[in-house]
Amino acid sequence: MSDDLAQRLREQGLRLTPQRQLILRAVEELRHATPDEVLAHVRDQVSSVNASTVYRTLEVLEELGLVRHTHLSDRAPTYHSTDEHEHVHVVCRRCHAVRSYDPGLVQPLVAALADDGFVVDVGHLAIFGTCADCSAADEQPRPT
Amino acid sequence: MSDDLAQRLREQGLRLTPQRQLILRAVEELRHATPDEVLAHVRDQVSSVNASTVYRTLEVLEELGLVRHTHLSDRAPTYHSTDEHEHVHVVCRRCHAVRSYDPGLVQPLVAALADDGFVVDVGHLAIFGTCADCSAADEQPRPT
DNA sequence: TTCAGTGCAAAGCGTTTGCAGGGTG
DNA sequence: CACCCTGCAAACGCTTTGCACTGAA
Repeated sequence: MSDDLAQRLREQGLRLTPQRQLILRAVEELRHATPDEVLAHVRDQVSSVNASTVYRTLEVLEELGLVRHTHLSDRAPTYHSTDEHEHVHVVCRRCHAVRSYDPGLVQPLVAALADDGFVVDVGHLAIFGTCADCSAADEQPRPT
Repeated sequence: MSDDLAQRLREQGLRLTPQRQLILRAVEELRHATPDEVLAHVRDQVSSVNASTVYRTLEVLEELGLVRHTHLSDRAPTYHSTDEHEHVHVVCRRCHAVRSYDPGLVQPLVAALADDGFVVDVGHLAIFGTCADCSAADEQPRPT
């Protein structure tokens, strides 16, 4: 967690700043947050943190392997901490509900592609479709 | 195909225009094209087609079920005709190569989620990772 | 003749970049 | 005290929207 941060930054000759600590913490607390949401959360604690800092920091944190991002909508990506167990995102396009599944869900897929030498990035995977409630409620799925 | 277009438009009280025909044809010919690429392709044949028309038309075509879109990068989406067999996209984040796989690849996944009543949108699925060549060439994948 | 569809221009959203000043190591 | 990091503001890429005109049915 945050101790990792100081250490991993140092390994890369990068610096530990309050912003970087706050942004990492925000991602950990919010679970699945867009850069905008991260910014808002950080600003609740310290005003005058800039959006560009959030973008730059999320990029650094992702390079350090401390956070990951996925695309759960056609809009902004969502970031989550790598502290959580790796998981696969399943998204209902109708009600926008997001469920997390164990990576075992896609194990057959991962194995099949491994035969071709392809390494699947499971944490990035987002599976879209229509959930039970929504397919019951209505018959015609609409595009995202 | 294009005959479908006239018919499906009529069913919805919508109109058949040269732009709509050209845009659908462009998507069919280009296989996997961004709105921008579709625009460029259409303009090769008829000048003064507007970007907003392309966006509006792709939306209509998708509602009619004639085209589909996927996200093969963090940038613009790509559209393809539903004439082609449904396929799953596998994308190497390193070299950006895109391979299409038979939906059978994800059949176990689809079946597992079907148990929960979730209907997977297979055509929208994009699986990211590192291809054989790239994982051989280098050891540290970078985020998209 | 009606009203869906278009082009145009402007605005929108999310993100990136150049720069000068500030703070970490 | 070097140089990484930040805030600010402007620019960027992609997409959406308002409006008046055009043209399909």
